[in-house]
Amino acid sequence: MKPPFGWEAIRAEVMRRIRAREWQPGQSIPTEEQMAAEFGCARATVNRALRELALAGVLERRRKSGSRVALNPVRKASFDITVTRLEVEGRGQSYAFVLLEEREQVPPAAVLDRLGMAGNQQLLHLRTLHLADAVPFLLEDRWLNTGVLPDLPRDFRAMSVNEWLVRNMPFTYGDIAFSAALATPEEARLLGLTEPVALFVAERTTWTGDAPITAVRLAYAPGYRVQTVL
Amino acid sequence: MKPPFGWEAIRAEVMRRIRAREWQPGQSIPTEEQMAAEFGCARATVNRALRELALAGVLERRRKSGSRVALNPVRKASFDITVTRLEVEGRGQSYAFVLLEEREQVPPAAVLDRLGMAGNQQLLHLRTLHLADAVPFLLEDRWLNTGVLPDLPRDFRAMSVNEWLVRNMPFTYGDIAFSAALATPEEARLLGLTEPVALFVAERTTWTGDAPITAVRLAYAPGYRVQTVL
DNA sequence: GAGTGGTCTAGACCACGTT
DNA sequence: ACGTGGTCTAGACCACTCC
Repeated sequence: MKPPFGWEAIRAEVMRRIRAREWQPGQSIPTEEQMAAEFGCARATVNRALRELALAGVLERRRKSGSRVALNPVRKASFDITVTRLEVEGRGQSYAFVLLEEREQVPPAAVLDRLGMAGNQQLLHLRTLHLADAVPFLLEDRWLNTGVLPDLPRDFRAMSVNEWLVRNMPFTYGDIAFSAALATPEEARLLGLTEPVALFVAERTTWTGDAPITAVRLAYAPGYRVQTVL
Repeated sequence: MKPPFGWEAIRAEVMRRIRAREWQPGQSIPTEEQMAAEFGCARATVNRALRELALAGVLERRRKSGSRVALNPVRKASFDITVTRLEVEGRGQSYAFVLLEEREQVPPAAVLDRLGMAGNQQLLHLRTLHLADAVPFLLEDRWLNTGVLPDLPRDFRAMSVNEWLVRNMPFTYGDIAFSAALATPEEARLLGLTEPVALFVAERTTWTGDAPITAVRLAYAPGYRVQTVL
């Protein structure tokens, strides 16, 4: 027989009580044992439910003190990051890309700094325009640390750098930042826009754990939004 | 004796094998039972480790077929959303805000649409300028469905709307979207900037589950970034 | 020292999806 | 039908933290 209170049901019930203000922000809630007794299930089941709520920022839990409803809730917004081709195709649009530039270069100091590298090193500089239904969608400006990459393809016209990396250097460490910036005259031209125009910008930097791999700046055409539920 | 392979150690070991390409994208990995035997632990411990990796988008798991390394990884980027005061103070800056406008108004159709409300309803329109170290930081434009809110404070000069809501309507459902926009002349003036200027914009809409509560647009002064590790 | 959450175990049954 | 992950149980020990 299916237990009437699985961990998801318990999580939902706890959320209900919090939203109904039966348990108010800052207030203690019963211990796992008490709730297990109330719901007629094992403590591990209650633990699973409360652990997920703590992870979501709804509860604060400490040994000995017990669990409280968060007083200053820190909600977590989670966004999916995937390769550009799938993002475009996921909207039902056709995907294409154009390699604008590919050359060895000494990057600006800001890029070296983001990668934590010393000066005067040459990196592979790739600039790519991504298209959705043949309309400019995203301008990619990437620096690649070729020293740590095995078997680089002869050129990146067949498969985008983006996809080559996720296939060949999977699950690297990294960080990502979102911001807004005015398009430079060249960016506006490449995206087919007239200035002034505001671009949504995502910057990613990735490492293998010891060596830096790549720093990339993605400038999205106007209208782009990243969205999620809370 | 502490088990040499707790679930975190197993998660780390699986990640190591994936990054070392011992287990390549698209490839099957052993079943939970096999790994439990290999690591000398209970299946539940392996399950915990693999479940977290599936949640992070690293593994794809299906009953009967088993677990595979994701071929087209969808990494999850998670950002913390908190009240503006804590965000500013968390940077070591002093926080203040100015209530610019507070009046009952019929909102534009776009706002009613986001809230899923029918036309011609009056909502409370609040515009607030948030300051960090006395410098304009964020321009907030909010519409509040006063009909569902109990005990509204007399005015929002003492406590920001933001904080009043998290205390009194905790853990509502909602969505959030990030985008970029050119500042309007008025926005530029209020933020003390000269046009043209690109603003980072966050839009949130929240419900109690049945009734809409608020729709808010947050326009951040240049330099603002949301950042996280992957 | 004592109370609470964090984790692990060994076993069980079920849900799902492939065959 | 069968194999695999998803969940639950009852119990145990430990880690942390407050007293």
